[in-house]
Amino acid sequence: MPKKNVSRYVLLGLLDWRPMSGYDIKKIVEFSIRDFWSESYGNIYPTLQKFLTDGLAEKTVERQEGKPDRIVYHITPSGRKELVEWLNESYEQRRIRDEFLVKFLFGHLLPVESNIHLVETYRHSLEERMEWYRKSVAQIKKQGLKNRKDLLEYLALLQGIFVRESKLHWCEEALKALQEHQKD
Amino acid sequence: MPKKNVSRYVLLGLLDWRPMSGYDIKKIVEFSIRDFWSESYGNIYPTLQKFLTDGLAEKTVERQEGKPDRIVYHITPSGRKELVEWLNESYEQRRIRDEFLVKFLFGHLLPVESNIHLVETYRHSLEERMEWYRKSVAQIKKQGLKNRKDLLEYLALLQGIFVRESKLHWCEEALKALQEHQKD
DNA sequence: CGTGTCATGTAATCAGTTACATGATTCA
DNA sequence: TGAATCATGTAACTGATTACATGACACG
Repeated sequence: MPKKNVSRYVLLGLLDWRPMSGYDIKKIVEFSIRDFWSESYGNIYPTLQKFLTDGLAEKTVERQEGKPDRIVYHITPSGRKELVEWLNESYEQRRIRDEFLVKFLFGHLLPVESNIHLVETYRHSLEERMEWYRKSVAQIKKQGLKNRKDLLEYLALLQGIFVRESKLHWCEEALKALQEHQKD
Repeated sequence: MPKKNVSRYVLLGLLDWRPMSGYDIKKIVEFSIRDFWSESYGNIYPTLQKFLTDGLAEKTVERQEGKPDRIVYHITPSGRKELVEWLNESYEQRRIRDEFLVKFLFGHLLPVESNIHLVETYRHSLEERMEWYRKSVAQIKKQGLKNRKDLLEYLALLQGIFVRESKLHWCEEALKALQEHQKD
């Protein structure tokens, strides 16, 4: 059976990219991978501390002028080993919870106008996020794909774009159908 | 701030469709809405019991021959009222966690062949699920969309199809790119 | 002078899964 | 005779968020 506590491996994976602080990790989760992963400070900081006692990471303290100290975590060989072991395991899709689709699905209890409004708000947030994707792709095209890590990062981004485009397409279809229903 | 414990409202929404047992609910979650919601017995049964004490649902016991009794829950007006209140609230996308994309993203630590295998397995599970979607759509086309509830259910299904199609398309692109990388 | 950013941390709490128990019937 | 389906339930656990605390600096 596959291991739980996937958070650990996400943090190890990010530390494998480059040494980071908990704050850095939070930023990456919020901006880059937020369409497929979420993580709170209350989970990040204790997990990083646990890496130290488990020997999966080491820390260095970076003093900064006018800013608080940064505690930067570096992955160790045994941290990388544990990450690779997890990557080789099979996985299960758990904890899938899309609040939008639930609200949409039970929307017959509200007036059609509310359903339409819900979809329009959803479409708006998808479009906003697409803007970020476009910028990221432009930046990657400038830098080029130097190695497999870059390629995988780019492809993960590409899935985000594909999925968002299909959801935007769905919004159009759904709005058409709901407006049609409104007329009758 | 939006309410947590969305499970409650999913169960209320399902009971609004028709009276159901905990077992029925689990089946619907496993087969119909599993692409955007998951729920365990350990959460379903206590939640249903709480509905009774909160007056959001009432139960009837159905005796069956050769099978255990079924405890069927019926939503009450105040249950429907609480559901509508929740539907009118704004929502936040929380707890987004796609284990596949994490394994894919950090795959540079494994040989390219492993990355390709991961995507192929993923593609296979997507295709399997598409089969279920095709059957469901065929059934709906036979029955027709009688009301808005049916329409919303159909549209929710449609998003599942759109998203899965875009992910399948992505698989092709990803496999192409990885095979290209393999050659170099 | 208030808000936002940088930066780390913990205690309390909750949400939700897992593992277990029970037990009859049906099917291969 | 063993597995699968039907059906309900609970206790133990854990995973993860929320809310709080601290404090300096930059910006308008």
